[in-house]
Amino acid sequence: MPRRRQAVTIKHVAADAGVSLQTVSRVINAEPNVREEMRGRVQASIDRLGYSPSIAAQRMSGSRSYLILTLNDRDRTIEAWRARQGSDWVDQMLLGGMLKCAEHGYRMLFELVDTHDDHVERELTATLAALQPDGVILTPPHSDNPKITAFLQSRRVPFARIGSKGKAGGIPLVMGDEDAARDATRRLVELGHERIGFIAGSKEYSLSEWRKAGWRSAMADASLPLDGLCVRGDFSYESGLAAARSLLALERRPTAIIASNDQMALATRDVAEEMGIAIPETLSLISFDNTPVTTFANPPLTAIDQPIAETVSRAVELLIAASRGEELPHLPVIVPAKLIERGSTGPAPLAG
Amino acid sequence: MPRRRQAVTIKHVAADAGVSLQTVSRVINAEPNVREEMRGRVQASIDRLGYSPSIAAQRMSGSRSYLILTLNDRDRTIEAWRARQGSDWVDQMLLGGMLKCAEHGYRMLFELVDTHDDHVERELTATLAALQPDGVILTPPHSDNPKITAFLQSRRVPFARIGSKGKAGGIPLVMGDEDAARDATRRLVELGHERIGFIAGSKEYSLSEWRKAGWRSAMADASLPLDGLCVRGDFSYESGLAAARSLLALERRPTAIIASNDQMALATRDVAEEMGIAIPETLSLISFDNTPVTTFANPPLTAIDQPIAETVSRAVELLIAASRGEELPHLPVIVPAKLIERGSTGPAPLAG
DNA sequence: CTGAAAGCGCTAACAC
DNA sequence: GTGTTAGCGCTTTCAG
Repeated sequence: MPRRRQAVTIKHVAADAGVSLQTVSRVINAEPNVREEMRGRVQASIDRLGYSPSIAAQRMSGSRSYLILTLNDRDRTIEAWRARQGSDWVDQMLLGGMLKCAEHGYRMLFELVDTHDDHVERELTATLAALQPDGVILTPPHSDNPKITAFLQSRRVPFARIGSKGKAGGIPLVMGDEDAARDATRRLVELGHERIGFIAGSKEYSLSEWRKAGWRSAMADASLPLDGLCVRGDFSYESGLAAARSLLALERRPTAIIASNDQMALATRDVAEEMGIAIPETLSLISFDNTPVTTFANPPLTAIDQPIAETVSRAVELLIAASRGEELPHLPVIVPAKLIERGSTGPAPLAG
Repeated sequence: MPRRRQAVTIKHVAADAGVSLQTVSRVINAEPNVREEMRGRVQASIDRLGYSPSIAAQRMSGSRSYLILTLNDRDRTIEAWRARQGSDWVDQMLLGGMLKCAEHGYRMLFELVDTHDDHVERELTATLAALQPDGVILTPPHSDNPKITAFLQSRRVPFARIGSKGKAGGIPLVMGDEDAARDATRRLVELGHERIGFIAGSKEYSLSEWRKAGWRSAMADASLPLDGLCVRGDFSYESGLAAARSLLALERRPTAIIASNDQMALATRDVAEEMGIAIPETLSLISFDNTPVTTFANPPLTAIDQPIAETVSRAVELLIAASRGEELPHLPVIVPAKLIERGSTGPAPLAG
């Protein structure tokens, strides 16, 4: 194997422009103390030679690595990929993150970390040592993992926590779950629904509680009863089946149901079909997340979109801003989620 | 900003183990010329101190970067992400690639490159200079882009080409499209079908022709006619509608149709429904790719799975092997695709 | 405002 | 087998 070296280095540029390495470095990093004329001359050489700095070398010399690292839960992510249920969480993260990184000349890395393991710290140490990212983005449930957040804080690596409000350091960002749940519930009330069921998600994710809180508060605002209308699932299709069955077996059956994710909504639809309950004529259905399956379902599901791309994009932006010492906005950052009306919601059936 | 340095470096390990840097380096890289006893001592220090080498430094010193770079088409990928049609191509690439990389202590990077641009070379130069990957994986349609393949060859960067058989250098890997199309056609013949329509994909992708060739050859083997039974689409849902309409308007209507991707198959299903043609009773339908939508469709679609994860996994494996100077298998590498039978295929209807 | 020198963490090449 | 030396490409001091 030949010792592969950089084709064109800062030296070549310096020689070509007739200046010192240092001046070229200053131009690359948009630093002050360079005359405009010099800057122009150096930039011309850079363009002509097609020079691009090696991030390895930049990192080595102790400055930035121009790398933003996204950390996802290993087991869950792999399981989701293997199951091929069509969730595009990772894709949306990449969409939002990579584009924003590119805008600022950064690269986004995507890595999996094992939470089970007792050696989360070891694994993190290794990843950070190897990659030396300028910022880290944590996704649920890592965002609330005290081992991880404490470790990152101790290492003084800037990090963002998606889907977390807690005071665990770093930059927390949430996706307007509570407001969106409230909006969805209100919309159903507008449509004349009075008994609106709610299928909650696993307590392991804090957003489960936020979603539920939104529903509760909108119900309270409308002076509607909550009795027996909330059932807990765990985000799986199976748990959705059980939850839907229990809701639809109620004496005073709900005329609308909000499910805390698409899989449980799909399960609810299937239970309704099995019971001969028509959607949306007899039962309105709203789901959370708005993964691609919502549009392929029959009828297409009205859903609350989870603005993953935008949230990750914001996270990248804030991480870069923070690394430059710029001021941060009020935390947590809230990225609003929108209700997308499709075919699974309609006016409440006439009381019978 | 504090000058962030490695917490524990090779020096610390060397000091701790009482050996030279070089010996530690040899242990890290599993190189020969180290006594077992030494190796053990050094490894113990590594473990105790929680040492992990900096890939930046490793790359700097002229050896490997332990980075494999995957290049996808920028516009198409972003468009697919935005459209949220549920294609999990990227996810499957990551699944196959990241896990295999991890096995060998490599990291996988995912980047987008702009093909439109006349400055593909500039963009590639910059990416390679910045990242210095040990290997590059090209996906369609990049795999057949002569600008890209020629550039990579001139730079002597090892690369793999997914979905390409051509002699453009690097390691070509294909996903058994022709064989799979043949198998699918045969299966329909077994089920008694004699008029089997085929909706081809865009010529821009070579796999379109391979799929078509498989169908043709199986039809020929069964001495079945091809007249008017092949229509070309462009992989879009809309093109699928047109193609399906023209096939189903034939005087001697096909009793089975193979669509070159899932979107066109979905379109075919919709046209059939609109015409009152029952699936699978009156029309059998097979699609290519097996993206998640196939399982959510009604009926679930019989499909030919595209083994993306496995193919990318193989690509990583071969790239790493090649970088070690190991011998490569016969090229192109063919990763077989399997037919997955679901609810859209059945026996041919009785001749009427 | 610009340049020279030192060093980041690691490995290639060579000596022992 | 093992250690020593000299860089890799860049940025950080610190002089001028």
